[in-house]
Amino acid sequence: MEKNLAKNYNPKDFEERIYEMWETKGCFKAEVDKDKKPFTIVMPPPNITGQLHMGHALDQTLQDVLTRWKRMQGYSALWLPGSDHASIATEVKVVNKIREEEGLEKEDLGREEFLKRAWAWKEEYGGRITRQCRKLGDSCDWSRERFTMDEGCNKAVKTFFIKLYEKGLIYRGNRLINWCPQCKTSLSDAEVEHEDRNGKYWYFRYPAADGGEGIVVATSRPETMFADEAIAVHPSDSRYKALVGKKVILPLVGKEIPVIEDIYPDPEKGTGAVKITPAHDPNDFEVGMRAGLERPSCINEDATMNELAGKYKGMDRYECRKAWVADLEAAGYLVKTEEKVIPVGECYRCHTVIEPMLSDQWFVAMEELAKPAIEAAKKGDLQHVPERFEKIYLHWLEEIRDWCISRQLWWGHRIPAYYCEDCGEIAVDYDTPAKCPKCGGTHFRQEEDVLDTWFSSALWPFSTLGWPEKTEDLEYFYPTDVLVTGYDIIFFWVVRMVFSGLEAMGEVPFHHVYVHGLVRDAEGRKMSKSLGNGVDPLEVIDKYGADALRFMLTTGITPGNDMRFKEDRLESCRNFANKLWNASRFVIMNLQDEDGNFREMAKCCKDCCGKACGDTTDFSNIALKDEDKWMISKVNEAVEYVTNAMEKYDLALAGQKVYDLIWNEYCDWYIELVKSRLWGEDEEDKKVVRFTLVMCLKNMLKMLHPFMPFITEEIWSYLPHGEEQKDNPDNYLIKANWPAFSLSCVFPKAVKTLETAMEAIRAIRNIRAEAEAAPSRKLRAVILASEGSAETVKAGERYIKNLANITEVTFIESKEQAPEEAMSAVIHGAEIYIPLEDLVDYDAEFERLSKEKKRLEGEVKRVEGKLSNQGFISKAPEKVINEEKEKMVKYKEMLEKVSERLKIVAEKVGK
RNA sequence: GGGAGUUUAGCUCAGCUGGGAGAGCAUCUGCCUUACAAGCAGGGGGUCACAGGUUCGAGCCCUGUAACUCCCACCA
Repeated sequence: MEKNLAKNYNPKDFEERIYEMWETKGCFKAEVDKDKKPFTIVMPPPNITGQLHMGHALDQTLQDVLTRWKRMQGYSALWLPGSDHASIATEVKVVNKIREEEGLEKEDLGREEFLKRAWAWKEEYGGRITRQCRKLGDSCDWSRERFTMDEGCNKAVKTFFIKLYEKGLIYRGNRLINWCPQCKTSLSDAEVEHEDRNGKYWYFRYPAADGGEGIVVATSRPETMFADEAIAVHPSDSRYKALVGKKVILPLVGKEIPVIEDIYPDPEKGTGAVKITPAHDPNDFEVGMRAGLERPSCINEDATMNELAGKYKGMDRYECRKAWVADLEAAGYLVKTEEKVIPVGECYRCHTVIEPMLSDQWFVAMEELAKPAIEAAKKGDLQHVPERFEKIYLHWLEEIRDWCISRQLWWGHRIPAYYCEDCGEIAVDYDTPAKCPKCGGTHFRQEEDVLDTWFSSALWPFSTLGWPEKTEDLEYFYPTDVLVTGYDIIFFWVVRMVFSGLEAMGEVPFHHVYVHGLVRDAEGRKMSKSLGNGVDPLEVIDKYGADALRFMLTTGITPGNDMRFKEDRLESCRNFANKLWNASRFVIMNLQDEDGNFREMAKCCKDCCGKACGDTTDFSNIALKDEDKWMISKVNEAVEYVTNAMEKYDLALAGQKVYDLIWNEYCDWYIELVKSRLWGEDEEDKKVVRFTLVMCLKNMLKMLHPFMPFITEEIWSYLPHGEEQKDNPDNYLIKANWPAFSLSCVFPKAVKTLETAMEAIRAIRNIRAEAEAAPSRKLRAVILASEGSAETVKAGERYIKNLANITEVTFIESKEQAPEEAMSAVIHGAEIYIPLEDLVDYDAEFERLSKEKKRLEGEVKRVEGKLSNQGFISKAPEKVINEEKEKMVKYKEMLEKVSERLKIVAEKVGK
């Protein structure tokens, strides 16, 4: 077996293998474990019709990051997966398939046969997404995978339905509902999308029955006139007072309808008079109720006109509109037309314009259910992240109307209601009742309609844990911790889960709702099938690896905001993985002897495992050098930062921090700093370096693991492990513990030394670039440390030599000792001279020093301004004042040195 | 009609409770330095949309304006 990582980072070599290993070893399995705290997320179940798209990838990666993090923190972390039968969406697909392949309509097959086809379809395509999720690295517990129409969910749906029915919260009624003529089903309010379309107002005259002028009303839907039952005006509207109580004639139709008073018409709008069509408009329906009007319909379920429309019968509603308007105009009833933007409701599935229709449907009475859901948010039992989404949630609940839950479809949960064939009584039960509770009859007909698909998803957080049974799982894992979803789904799902959970369980289904935005394309457009601008996550994974995609999706974003999908960010994430890969390969290479066996490492304590375990927090027995201490400090600070950020769901900040730590601190500085020691002679010191390299790498891998699980697990498997393996015999990173922050692992003095050295190194590199001295050219440095800084500066000598490619550093005591022909730089605490004889470029130095002087003058002025401001001195916190004072000293000192040097250089260049 | 979000470097975006403007990409210069050219080192580039206000101090808080995006709302 190869004992080090492959030469090139190629995610395809290991991502699949690692996932299989996790899965077969049961790493995702969550058990009821009384010694651990539970952490639960239920996955928003993807539709069985769908393919994995970027939205899923984002949603699931966020959940996976949280789950993996909590698992490492020692929780019994359950991420419960499943899929949704997606009643209407699936039915449409199956209907189309049958139509295309067999030329049949669903009615030709009949309900039973159609459902067989639908199930077959589910068997074939239903598992597609869940298979695709595995490519993303989702660490969900597949042994608990559920389906909204499986046996358990069916039972939950029936139980919940019956419970609500018995409480009187579900009722059947003849009401105005949203009807989609294309899908031929009713829809809930949430399923109607509003869009502004260009339309017209037509002003028609309804002549008075007694031969008078009558009244003019505006309408945007003239085809509904056939079902007009009245004209309404506001009681305060003096213009029409004389007509109230009289009758007007429906033009061409000849039917007489009354002019009535109602508070609904707004005298300011249109003509102030409104035609009332109770069966085709929700407001008119209300007016009709108050006035006791009839409610005839003139439009069929397929949006054609019915017999009420007379000669227009059978025409499509829009054809009829055209013909009808033309006829009215010809007959002189059209007073005027007006171009107008009309807001119309559309079906969220097929975007057909909704027709409000009067229909017998099942409803959930919302008022009583909404109250506790509102309360939960106000009390803080339910918290939205980011907070602003709570407003949206509350607004929806406060304005909520009864929920129409019946759908005229076949694919879904058939409503458990039975009509007695003898007396018509409705019985709601799990199965066909034995006999009618009212008349004793024994013949029943089950309700044909199925339930809104969201009725079953509303139960998801507890139906998947065993409800209505009182299972151990339910007891342990409910309420779940956080629900992760896009803001576009709050109304459909989040709201309904909350009130359903409160009703069924008496507890919120989750405490946090983490709301994320949409993934848009590079131009900021919504990814959609019709635009063809969707990016397939599987193709991305194929090209860049799952880790890169995950990191791209979770960093550089703000919670709740949309993100754009840019290929270059993906590339940079892949490059980051590559960087980590190579750094790790370097570390492993230096740990091993010629045979690939691990060399000895420093031991941190008497019982030390000697494998530089990531759990180490006591370094008192190790001869750490300053750069080791600096690196360890940085790792520890990052642990604290990342943990805090994760707790606030600031995944992007957490990920960014790990990125910087690995690339900047570890790769660019630490590894470079220790190379000379690794290749040196001091065997004992080498053990210290190996120890630090591995120990830090392990902790960084842990912090990165939730974001990039594959590469971190793969690298982890090549590292030596000791004590930390105790509770994790298989030694998988996925099961490793989250690093703990310890103050004893932060070394301020070493940090200061390194920071000073780094400043010096940058300054020298800068001079080198300016003087165009070849990087390979060896240089000498002369350093004059300022008072009080000598020790710190001198401690950095070794680093300066190594990383600035300096052969010899001379520390001088005074300016007089400075070399004649040299370029110089001023850093905090020292002046650096680089003798460059042939290459000295005083023009360049003059320019740089002038710029530096200007900058420092600016800083001094700013700080001086602050410190001389009485208000600042008396009101600012002491800590801030002290910081400013320190800056003052520092900048003044640097400015002084820069000015002196500038004078000398100015002379040399003759300025 | 109501509400929300956004406006920061050429592009895409970070910037936590107010206290010296950041990243990635792009660009310029120099480097194949024995982990990495998917890389290294260095540089340039921003009146933080605009106008007021609060404050010792504002990218951040308040008010207003503009532009863009989105959500909600019973289509006279």
